[in-house]
Amino acid sequence: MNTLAEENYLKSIYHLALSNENVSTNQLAALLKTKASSVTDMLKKLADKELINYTPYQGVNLTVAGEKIAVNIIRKHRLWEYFLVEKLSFKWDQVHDMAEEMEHISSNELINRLDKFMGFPKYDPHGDPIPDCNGLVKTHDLKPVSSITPNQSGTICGVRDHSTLFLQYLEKQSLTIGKTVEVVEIIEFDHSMILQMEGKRIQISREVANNLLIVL
Amino acid sequence: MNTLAEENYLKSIYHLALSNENVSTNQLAALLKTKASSVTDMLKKLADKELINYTPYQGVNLTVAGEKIAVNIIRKHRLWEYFLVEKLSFKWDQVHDMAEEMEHISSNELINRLDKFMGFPKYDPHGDPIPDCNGLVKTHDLKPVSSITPNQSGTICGVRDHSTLFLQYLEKQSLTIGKTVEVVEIIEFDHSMILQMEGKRIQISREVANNLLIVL
DNA sequence: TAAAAAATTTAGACTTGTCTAAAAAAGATG
DNA sequence: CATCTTTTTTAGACAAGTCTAAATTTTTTA
Ligand SMILES: [Mn+2]
Ligand SMILES: [Mn+2]
Ligand SMILES: [Mn+2]
Ligand SMILES: [Mn+2]
Repeated sequence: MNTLAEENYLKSIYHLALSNENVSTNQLAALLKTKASSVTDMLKKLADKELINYTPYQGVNLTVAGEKIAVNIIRKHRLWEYFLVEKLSFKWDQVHDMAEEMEHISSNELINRLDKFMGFPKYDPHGDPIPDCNGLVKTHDLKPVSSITPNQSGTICGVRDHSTLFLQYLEKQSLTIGKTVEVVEIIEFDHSMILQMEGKRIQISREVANNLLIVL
Repeated sequence: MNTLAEENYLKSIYHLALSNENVSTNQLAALLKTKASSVTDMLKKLADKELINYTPYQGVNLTVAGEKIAVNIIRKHRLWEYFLVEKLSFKWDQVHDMAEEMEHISSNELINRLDKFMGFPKYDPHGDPIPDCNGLVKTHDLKPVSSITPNQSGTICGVRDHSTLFLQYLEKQSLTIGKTVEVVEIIEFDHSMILQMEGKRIQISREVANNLLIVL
């Protein structure tokens, strides 16, 4: 169907389009760790295949066909991550790179059976929604911990930063998916926050608070 | 580490080397569905990497390093086939092509955990032995049904032909792994055989008998 | 709004893996 | 052993995906 490189470009365009209407060449180059000139070449190919709308110098967005492919790759990525954590006992900070390879296994029959085997999970180990077999994504509305005020509380449901370093830090602090935290105090000087969780107090920096997502 | 193409060449050399001391360019071209000239090019690369011993015009064989890689690919192939059949309920004739993709997932930690998750299976759905995590392969000594004589019996433990068509035929006749069959009669004219299995009689052609493997 | 800066595209090259056609080597045959 | 056939390698080309350097377009800034 599509090459591995094409799939990775479509996926990256999809992710970037969540925060930008049109995705720029340089944004893609940064995310894909490649050069802008390589991106331009690929954008022409994807436009020829009618998977993206591309106007030179104006950035790109996905066509319906392109979005469908992107969402399917993301579905596979997240289902494999769920499998690795729930069935093979990996930690949430260990699974991303493996899933980057596994998301390109082509069979949809396989992924649908895997989905069923695991009981149709709704969220991956990082709290990201798993698109269903029709490509529907439930985007729940998450806020960073940094956006709430003292005495408010919320349940941890996701992360903005998916890096190993951040996930390991959260794990160590027991700041994991499903935990409920309450803001006790915000330090004015550096905007760090003191949280109450399961009877304990944890202090987190502003940067951590920006990258930890909750629902109220 | 190695590219997908390199891995496929090494795997093919390994498979062919089971019946030939030295593997020829044309044998590889046929198995890999490519041209002899492409094979020659790749053999030079693999020889440069010291994964094969290659003397022009004399065919190739794997070095210890090359065999290690080949066996690991085969281990992954067979474990994923086992997973697809035992956990995702695929039929034995449906899993080969998916495993051809999955065998290239690189993580050994992943495959070792998958192995454990499934209880360290010894044989794949087609009866082929699964190499252990140290690369040891238990090659049991199988004979084709065609090699036994009336009144002898054996247990089906493998197939020589792995094609979908053959596997589906066997499935339909209930000639599956683990079944015990006894030779009742051999038709002199075409060497077809009449087998007794679970109280029923089944007639199979010489070609089927050649490709169905048993232990006595 | 003209020059400077940044972003993007184009030009040309390189790698991997493939192909066809031609040359060379090995093996078979009389 | 000379020739014919088969196998294998070489030569040259191509597609995909990437790169660097240069040109072009857009955006910012003075
Ligand atoms: Mn991930
Ligand atoms: Mn994830
Ligand atoms: Mn197989
Ligand atoms: Mn098999």
